[in-house]
Amino acid sequence: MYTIGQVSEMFNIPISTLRYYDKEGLFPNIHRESGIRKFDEKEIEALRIIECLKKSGLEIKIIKQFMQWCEQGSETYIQRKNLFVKQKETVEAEIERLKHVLDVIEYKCWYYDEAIKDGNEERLNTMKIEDMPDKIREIYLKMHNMSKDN
Amino acid sequence: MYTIGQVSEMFNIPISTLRYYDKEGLFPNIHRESGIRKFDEKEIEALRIIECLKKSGLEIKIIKQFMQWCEQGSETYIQRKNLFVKQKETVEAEIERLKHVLDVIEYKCWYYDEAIKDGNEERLNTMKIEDMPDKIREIYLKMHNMSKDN
DNA sequence: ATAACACCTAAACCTAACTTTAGGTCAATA
DNA sequence: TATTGACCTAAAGTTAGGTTTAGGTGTTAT
Repeated sequence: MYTIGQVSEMFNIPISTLRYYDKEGLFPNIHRESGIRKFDEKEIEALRIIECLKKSGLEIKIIKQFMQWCEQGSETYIQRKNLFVKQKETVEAEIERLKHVLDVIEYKCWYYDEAIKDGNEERLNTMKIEDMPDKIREIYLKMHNMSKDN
Repeated sequence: MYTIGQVSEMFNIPISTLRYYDKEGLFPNIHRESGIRKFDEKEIEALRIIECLKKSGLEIKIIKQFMQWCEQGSETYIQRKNLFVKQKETVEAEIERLKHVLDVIEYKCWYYDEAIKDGNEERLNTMKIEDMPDKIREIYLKMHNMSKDN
C-alpha cells in the first residue's frame, strides 16, 4: 500500500496528475484512510495499464470506461477484450503511418544532403525522376501520388 | 495556382485551418490578388511537408521556423537538414515506443481471452509465471520490470 | 509550541491547434 | 436588383490533459 507521493516517485508522474486521474475516475473506489488515498496493488496495476493506454493515444474518458468495466466483474470481459483488440489495430495502423512519415523525412534528408553538396537547388529542381536514386524515386513518386509512368 | 477552397479540397483540410496556418506563418510571402490568397506550387509543396511534419508530431512553431529557413536560401541548408535528421530519430524512437505498447496490449488480449474461456480470473491470478506461454511471459516480466529469476 | 511535511480540495489557469462567430467585400447568377 | 457563393478579418470559443494557486488538515521533528 502506497501513498500518492510514493506512487508519484515510482511512476515518475506528478502528484497533481495522479489526483487529476482520480478526479477523472481512473481509480474507481480507491481506498482512503481519513481522507488520504491509499494506492494498493489494484491501483498500481491500473496505473500500468493507464500508462500503456495513454501512450497508445487513448483518451482518458475511454480509459475511465475500461476501469468501470473492471469494477463490474466477469460480465464485461468481452468489452474489455474488444477494447484491446481495437486498440491493437489502432497502434498497428499508427506504426504504419509513422513508417510512411519516415520515408518522406528520409527523402528530405537526401534532398538537403545534395543541396549542401551543390551549394544550391538547381540540379535538384531540374533532376529527372529517373535520375534519382531508386529508394528516393519511390518515395518521391508516392509523395506526389504518381505512378511509375507519370 | 489555386484558391483556398481548391487547396482545401485537394488536401482535405478545412479552409479555417489553412487560414490558421497562414496566420501562424506557415506560408511566408504567399501571393495575394486583391486580398485573396493564391496558393502556387511552392505553397502546395509546403503543405505536403507541413502534413508530414505534423504527422510526425512537430509543433507548428517549429514548422514555421523551417518555412522561414526556406525563405532565406542556401545559407540555411544545414539547419534544414538537421531538422529532418533530428525528426527522423524522434519518429524512429516513437515507433519503438509504440512497439512496446503493442506488446502490453497483446498481453491484455491474451489475458481477456483466457478470462473469457474460464469465466473468471482465478486461474490467471494464481498462475505461476513459468506456466505462461513464452511470449506472454516475456511481456509480463518486462511490464513488471522483473528479470527472469524474480 | 511551532515549524516543516505530506497530504487534501476547489477552482482558476495554461497550451496547442483548431473552430466558430460576426461582420464585410466582391463577382456572378435569377 | 437582389441574392447567392467564395473569399476576407478579428476575436472569441473549444477541447484535452494537465498544472498552479490558495487555503486547509493532521502528524512528526526541534
